[in-house]
Amino acid sequence: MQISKGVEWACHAAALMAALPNDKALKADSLARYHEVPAAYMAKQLQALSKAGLVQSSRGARGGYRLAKPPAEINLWDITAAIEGNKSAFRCMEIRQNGPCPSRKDSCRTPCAIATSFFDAETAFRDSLRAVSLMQITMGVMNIKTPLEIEAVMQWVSDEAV
Amino acid sequence: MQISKGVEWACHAAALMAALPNDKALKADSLARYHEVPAAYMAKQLQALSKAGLVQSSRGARGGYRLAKPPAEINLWDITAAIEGNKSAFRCMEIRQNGPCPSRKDSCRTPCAIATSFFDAETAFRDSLRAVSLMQITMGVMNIKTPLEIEAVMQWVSDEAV
DNA sequence: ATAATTCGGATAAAAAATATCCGTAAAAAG
DNA sequence: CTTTTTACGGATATTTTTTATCCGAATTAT
Repeated sequence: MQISKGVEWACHAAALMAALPNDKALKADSLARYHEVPAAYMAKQLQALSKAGLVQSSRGARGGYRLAKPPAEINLWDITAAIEGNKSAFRCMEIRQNGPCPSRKDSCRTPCAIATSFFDAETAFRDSLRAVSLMQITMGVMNIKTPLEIEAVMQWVSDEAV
Repeated sequence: MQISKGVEWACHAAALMAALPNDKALKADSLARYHEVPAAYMAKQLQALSKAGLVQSSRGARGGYRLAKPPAEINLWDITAAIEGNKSAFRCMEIRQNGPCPSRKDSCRTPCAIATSFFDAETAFRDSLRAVSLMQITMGVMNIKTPLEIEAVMQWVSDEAV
């Protein structure tokens, strides 16, 4: 049971895009270099964010990515679902219908107690992530940086943004 | 992000063991046949449950597995952790320390806001599973079965148990 | 036109999950 | 004491998923 690295990268990239001046964008390559992650794979994650409507892409010369909504309106579950899909982590194989004492098919229209409990747990997981906005993340990330470091980030962003 | 099938099988097997008469046991092969899952792999999961202290094994002729505690004292997170381990699903790569604007190492003693949020979500997930005991599961599973089906299960258990 | 950049699909490599096998230890039964 | 049965542990093979790269096509600014 593990969350793909793409989710972590997408979250950090989104947090960085939240610091962009209005109407500016960062290209995929810049976002990859900022965290030293593989450019081609980072690009894939950005495309997924774009398809999910979380970021807005523009092609061609001076193209790049920016957030499609205010940071307060994007949460961590949005990003996770965009990268990993929103299918359940628990895959019920309906093994209760197997073997010498199977449950009848028509009594299996609803998930069994085990599957239900796992689905409930996943709902709790998702709700917890939904409660955290990119705005909060950006503030949290900036919080551990010194004024000097923040200055450096802002400088880098304005250098790279197009 | 997916939960291994072994977790599902272990939960169902545990629910079945909860229906065992006192001091009786089921061998690994029986537990595998009951749900028609691969015997060798089911045996692996049972060994993991044993190592975690959730079931008690006995070797040799007439050996097998039984629960090590009352069903009310075993919960779904216990079983999940026994099979999958209790390492976090979110693996923080500390990419905030990479690139042109890294965070200083000494300000990274605590996880970043992103990692913290995912850890919190996992805690919610685990707590939700912890709230469900094997007792509840057994009752839920039995609940969808007809009296006739339950009779069949009891018969099968008393035939196979040693 | 040319250069820069995203998009989408194909593909390759690495890692994890799934599954099997076998030799050993332990316990019961003959 | 020997045989049979069963769990245990490690090694290994197979399949699936994750991670990563590449390339041609589309799009946009200069």
